[in-house]
Amino acid sequence: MARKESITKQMILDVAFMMAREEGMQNITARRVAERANCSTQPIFRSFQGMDELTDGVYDRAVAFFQDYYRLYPRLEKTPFCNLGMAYVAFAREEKELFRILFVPEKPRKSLYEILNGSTENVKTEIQRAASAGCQDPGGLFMKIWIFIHGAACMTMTGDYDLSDQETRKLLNDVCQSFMN
Amino acid sequence: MARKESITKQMILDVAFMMAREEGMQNITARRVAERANCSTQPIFRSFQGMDELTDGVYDRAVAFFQDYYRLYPRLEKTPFCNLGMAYVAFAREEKELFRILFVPEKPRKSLYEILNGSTENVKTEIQRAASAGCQDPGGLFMKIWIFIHGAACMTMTGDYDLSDQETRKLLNDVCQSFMN
DNA sequence: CATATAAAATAACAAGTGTTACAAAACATG
DNA sequence: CATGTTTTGTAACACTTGTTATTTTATATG
Repeated sequence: MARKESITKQMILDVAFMMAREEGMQNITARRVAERANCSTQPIFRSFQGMDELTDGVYDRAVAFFQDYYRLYPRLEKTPFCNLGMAYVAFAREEKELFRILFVPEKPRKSLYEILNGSTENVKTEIQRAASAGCQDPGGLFMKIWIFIHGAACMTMTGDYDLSDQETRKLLNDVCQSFMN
Repeated sequence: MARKESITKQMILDVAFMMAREEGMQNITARRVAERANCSTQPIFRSFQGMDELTDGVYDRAVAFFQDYYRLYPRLEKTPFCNLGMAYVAFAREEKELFRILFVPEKPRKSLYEILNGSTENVKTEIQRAASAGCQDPGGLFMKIWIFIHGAACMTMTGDYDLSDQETRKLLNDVCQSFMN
């Protein structure tokens, strides 16, 4: 008794998310999303109340994307926090726009810690690892190493830092060792 | 034989720079600049070829502003690089929008190092200080401490990091000591 | 003071934005 | 197959953007 829906909310979200990934959030417009979805702007406003709701959805997808990225990243390091660091820097290199949206946002939605902890119980797990490795102040260690990791990732995003995975690995392990002594 | 100019290039630049400082570069529009300068948009386009030229000028002012800020920042620390770090983090706290424009730019103009080195001979001076303090790899030390400082400042800008000057001072000195051992 | 001339204001243009009114099309059910 | 309902497309509205044509205004010089 009615027409079949051909452009779903998911399809629109997929398209918008890919655009955010490639060009950043600020370049998402109704007409450009419609063009890439091969439709008019109408299906967008049927599925979403407005562009804000769409960009909110894109943001949530970005959070989930990072969390999957982190979950699947290989855990090769024995030094505490270094797996987290390797994944974070690699994400900044491979997904510059998403990194900016999530971790250097102009309109803050979730804090850095909310995104991180939501992915797995990363922070707690890593802090316990550090504690059992004989660190006397694992919380303080985490703060320091995390600031360092964030700096490396931000510089990677902007192109001010350009090290290979190997170099990054060595750097992170060195720095973490320095902090633990 | 002609009318006196009442809105100078400097006045427009002043207004646009203040707007960038308060609201960020992306909120600078011809009409909003004109409104704050109490004039029409006409004087803007007489002094500048277009809005791009104006924003380029604003960027240059931001560079100069940071360099002045750094030059005037008190040098209380004895540990190498920590004066630079204190000034950088304070700048990120007090001038969030300018910090973003300069150090987390979407359209990169000058690299981080160009801005820094241009201000004074900061980097070279600090590296020499570290070398004469007995550091065997002052370049490597600088890279590490600088990544850390940048991370602290970026987190300060986004509000993910909120330490007092005193806490920052202690943190930077600790970290630098860790890196030197 | 009158006037030429540069500066500023007004107002418009074209392009692009979010959003919505309305018309066309497709399909599940009778 | 006809029909009614929903989805989609078309086209428009109101707004904002950079930019420019045109008019108005002020002032240095005659």
